[in-house]
Amino acid sequence: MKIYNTLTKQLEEFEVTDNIVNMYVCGITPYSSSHLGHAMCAIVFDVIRRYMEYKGFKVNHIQNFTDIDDKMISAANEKGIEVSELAERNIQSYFDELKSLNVLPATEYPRATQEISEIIKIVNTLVERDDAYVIEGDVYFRVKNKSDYGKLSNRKVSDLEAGARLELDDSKEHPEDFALWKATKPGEPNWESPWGKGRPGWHIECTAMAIRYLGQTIDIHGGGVDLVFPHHENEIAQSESFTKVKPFARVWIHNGTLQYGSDKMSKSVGNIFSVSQALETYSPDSLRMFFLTSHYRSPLVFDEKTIKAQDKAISRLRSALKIVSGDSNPLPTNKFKQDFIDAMDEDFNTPKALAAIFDLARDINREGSNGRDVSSAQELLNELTQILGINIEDQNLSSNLDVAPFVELLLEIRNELRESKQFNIADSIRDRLESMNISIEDSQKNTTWKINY
RNA sequence: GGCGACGUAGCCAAGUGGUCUAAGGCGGAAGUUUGCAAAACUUUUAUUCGGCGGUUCGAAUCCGCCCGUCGCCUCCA
Repeated sequence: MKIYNTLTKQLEEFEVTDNIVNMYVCGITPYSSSHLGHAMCAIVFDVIRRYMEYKGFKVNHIQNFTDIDDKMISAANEKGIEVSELAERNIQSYFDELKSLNVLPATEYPRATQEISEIIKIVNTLVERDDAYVIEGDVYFRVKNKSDYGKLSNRKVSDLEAGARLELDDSKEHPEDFALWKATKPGEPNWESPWGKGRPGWHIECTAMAIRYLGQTIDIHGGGVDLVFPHHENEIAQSESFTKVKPFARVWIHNGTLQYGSDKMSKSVGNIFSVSQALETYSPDSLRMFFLTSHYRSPLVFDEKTIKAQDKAISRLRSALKIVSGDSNPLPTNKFKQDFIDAMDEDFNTPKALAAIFDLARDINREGSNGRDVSSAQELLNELTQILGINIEDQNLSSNLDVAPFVELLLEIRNELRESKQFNIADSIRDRLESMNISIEDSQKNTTWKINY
C-alpha cells in the first residue's frame, strides 16, 4: 500500500511493525456548525480507516476537538452562553451529521479543555529547556531553536520574515514564534498555570493529545491541506522538541480542500454550505460519492449538478444488487476485486476503485439476466461499496413505510387492469404515482416501486 | 514577494514515457427488451489531453516558456 507523504513529498510504501495503525486526524473547532469541507475531510479519513481495517490493520483513530480558542470565546460571547455550552452543542450536531454520513466513530474524541494538565506539562518542559519563553503570562515557542523548522511546509524562516502579510509583534523575539500559552483576558475561560491564569495556544492541544493517546511517534497524521502551515508545522516543532523523538508523525496525509464558487469553502470567508443544510438537499450517499469520485488530494469544487448525478449512479449499483441471480456458471469476480485493491493501494485512488465497482455492477446486470450465478459477485459488490462507506443495501425501506399497503393495493389493481389490457387507466395510475415521487418498474416477474428522494 | 497545486470529451473525473486511436460516472444519440414506459444491456459520443517550442525511436505523461485557475504564507478541515 502506497501513501503520499506530505513530509517527504513522495509516494511511500506504508509499513507498520505490529499491524496497529495509530492515526491522528485534526478535527474541528466547534464554534459554529460544520460545513461540507469538514464532511469531506471526515469522509476521506473514514475511507482510509475502513480500507486499512479491510487490509487487516487495527486502526486507532483519534480525532480531536479544539474547544477553546479566540473564535470559541467570541462566538460564545455573541450568543451569551458559556464556551463549554457552545462546544457541546456544536459537537453534538457534528456527531449527528457524521452518523448521517455513515462515518464510523473514531476510537476517541479528546477535547483540548480536558487535556490542560498535559498541555501545561509540555509547555513547562519546553520553557525549562529554553525552547520556549515567557512574556507577561504568554508563552511562545522559540522557532530558531528548531533547526529543521519548515520541513513539512517547505518554508524557510527567512522566507517567512520576508512575507508581506506577517504581522510584526514586538513582544515576540521573532515574528514566527508562536504562542503555546496565552495569558487570560477579562471574561475569558482560564486555567491556572505556572505563568499565571491563561489558556492553551492553538497548536499545543494536538501535540498533547496525539502523544497521550498514540505515543511519541504516530503512524499517520492527517487533516486538510490548509492545516499544513502553520498548524502542522508548529505541531512538529513543539512535539519533537518536547519528546526529542523524530519523527513526530511518520506519514502526513492531507486532503485537498473543498472550493465553493471561486474560493475555498471557509467559515471566515462565509461561503459555506453547512452539512445539515446539505443533508436536507442531498442524500448522504450522493455526498459521499461526490467526494470519492475525485482523488482525495485534489481540490474539489462544490457542484450541485454533480452531487445530484451521484444518486443515479448509486441506483445502478443498487439495482445490480437486487437482480435475481441465476444458478449456472458462476461469474468470476477476482479481476474486479483485484482492480479495486490495486486502485486503493495506490494512495487511496477512490475514482479508480469506483471504476472497478461500476464494471462489476455492469457484469452482474448483464450476466445475471443471462441466467448466470452472480450471487458471489453481488456479495463482492456489497463488500467493496462498504469499504467506501456507501450503502447500497437497505433500500427496501419503502416497504416499511406507512404508505406501503396503499401503494401495493394500487399496483395490484393496476396489474389487473394491465391484464385486461386497460392500459390507459393503468398508465394513468403510474403517472399519478410518479407525480407523487413514486416510480414504478414493471418486469417480467413482478412490479416494483420506490420513492424518489 | 515566497512556497505549492492544477488545466484531459457537454459536465464530473482517472491515467504521469510505449498495453492511451485515453478508465469510470452523469448527460446526449441509436438499438435490444417492454403493451407503452422505467430499469437493464449493447453500440456510440476526446485520433486527442490549455498554447507554443524542446528532449526521445516514442509524450497527455519529461524539460522550457507563455496563458489561465486555485491553495498556503492571517483564522481555517
